[in-house]
Amino acid sequence: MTNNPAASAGRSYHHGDLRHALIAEGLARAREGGPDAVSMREITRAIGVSPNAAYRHFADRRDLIRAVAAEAQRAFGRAIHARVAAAPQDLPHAEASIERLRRIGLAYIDFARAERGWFALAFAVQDEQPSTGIVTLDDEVVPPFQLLLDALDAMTDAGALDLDRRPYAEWACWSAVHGFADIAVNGPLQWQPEPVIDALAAAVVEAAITGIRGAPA
Amino acid sequence: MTNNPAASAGRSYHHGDLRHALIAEGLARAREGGPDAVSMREITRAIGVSPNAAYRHFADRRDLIRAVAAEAQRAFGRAIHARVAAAPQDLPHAEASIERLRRIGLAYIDFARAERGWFALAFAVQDEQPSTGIVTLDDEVVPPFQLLLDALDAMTDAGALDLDRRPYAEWACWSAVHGFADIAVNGPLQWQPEPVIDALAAAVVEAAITGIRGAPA
DNA sequence: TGTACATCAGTGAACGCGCGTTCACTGATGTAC
DNA sequence: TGTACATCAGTGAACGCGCGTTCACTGATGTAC
Repeated sequence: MTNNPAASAGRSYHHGDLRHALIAEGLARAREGGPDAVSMREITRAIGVSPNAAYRHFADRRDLIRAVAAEAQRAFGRAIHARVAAAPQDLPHAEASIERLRRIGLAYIDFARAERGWFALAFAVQDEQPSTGIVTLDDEVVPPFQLLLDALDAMTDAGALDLDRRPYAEWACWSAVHGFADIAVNGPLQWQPEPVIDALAAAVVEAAITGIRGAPA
Repeated sequence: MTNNPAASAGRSYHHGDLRHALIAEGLARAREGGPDAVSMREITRAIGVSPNAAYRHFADRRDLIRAVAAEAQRAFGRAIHARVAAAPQDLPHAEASIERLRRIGLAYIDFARAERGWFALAFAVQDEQPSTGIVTLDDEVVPPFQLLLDALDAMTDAGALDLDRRPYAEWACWSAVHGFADIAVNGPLQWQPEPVIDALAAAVVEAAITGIRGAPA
């Protein structure tokens, strides 16, 4: 993470790339402990810099957390995107669009399970009140959510989702996978063996798909 | 809350009913601030007792929180139960069983919205690892979840849910309403006007019902 | 090419806070005789 | 009915912790002439 020339040129008074180092260390802490683990003192201590040095680069803790969360959200988006991109290419249009939705759902759940801390951080920070004007549902859309919207639109285009069932479908889908993720990570399912959770996840995603389409898959 | 004779007999050295007072004050704090707001010092300060007095009645903070959470869960269960009990009596069997499920879902979401702190506490504390033996999915079932299980069983009995679709249905239902609750309370929907959230909640619950039954309602 | 100097990015020490928890204690209660 | 005394349920003070943030500072950097 410290691939900056000044930094690799040995320990100097000036760190050289402290801003990025702070975010990287914050990401490492958040990965294990979620938002609460992102603390100014812990992070600066880990980097080997005085606590107040961070204030050269971030206004306050909240500011640093936002930057770290943005990075976690990016990782989240990449994980989902990769799973979608790995879908088989030879499916008929309608099937393919459904398969992409399925993959988004499963990838959402699996990311939450594999990266509990980042998942918590990504969700915790997305919801800061937009500072300007009236809020519409489409404001400030976070990458994973945008993938979902696109997938649903593709389904209607491919004839896999009736136009009159399209409204609100994103909320039904997101609710199902997000709720399952929370239950699997922080709720009673966390003590269950992985394969059990896998099976339940698959069932929940199928039910969500059926729920928005209005007929069994 | 201090209906104990010794307590109402005026301020004495002995409080008289400190255990219940601590839980009641904890409930009041948690209602606004969730689990984090349940602090030994804040609660004892509010009651007007020294901080360590609480240790006469609870082993530590965790112990007190558990007691408060149990109370919050009870309130949660009552809210859902009341909504189910208020269902119209004149529906045909199958319709009635579906209506009960619908009411459980909507009540779950509305409780989360109306009592954010209690909802967070109830969910946060339910998931302590059961200390004894092997865990099965039906261990230590929390009241609201039991209501859900019963409603689904009633649906299969009434012919509103095929037997082969019954397995896992509880997880699909719970995931959908829990996820929506989290999104509505802590996620981007928290900035939306109430009626918008109401409409989305209704749509999400219908989709969940359709999802488990496998056909449009 | 060499030097003066403004700017930048760090340091070290401290402030004030609130927390959970433990210690040795004391005032109130109620029971046995 | 009265008194001794064990038990119970509080008190007051303190420990040690970690946190976010601010202050006045200094060493390093790079630019202008």
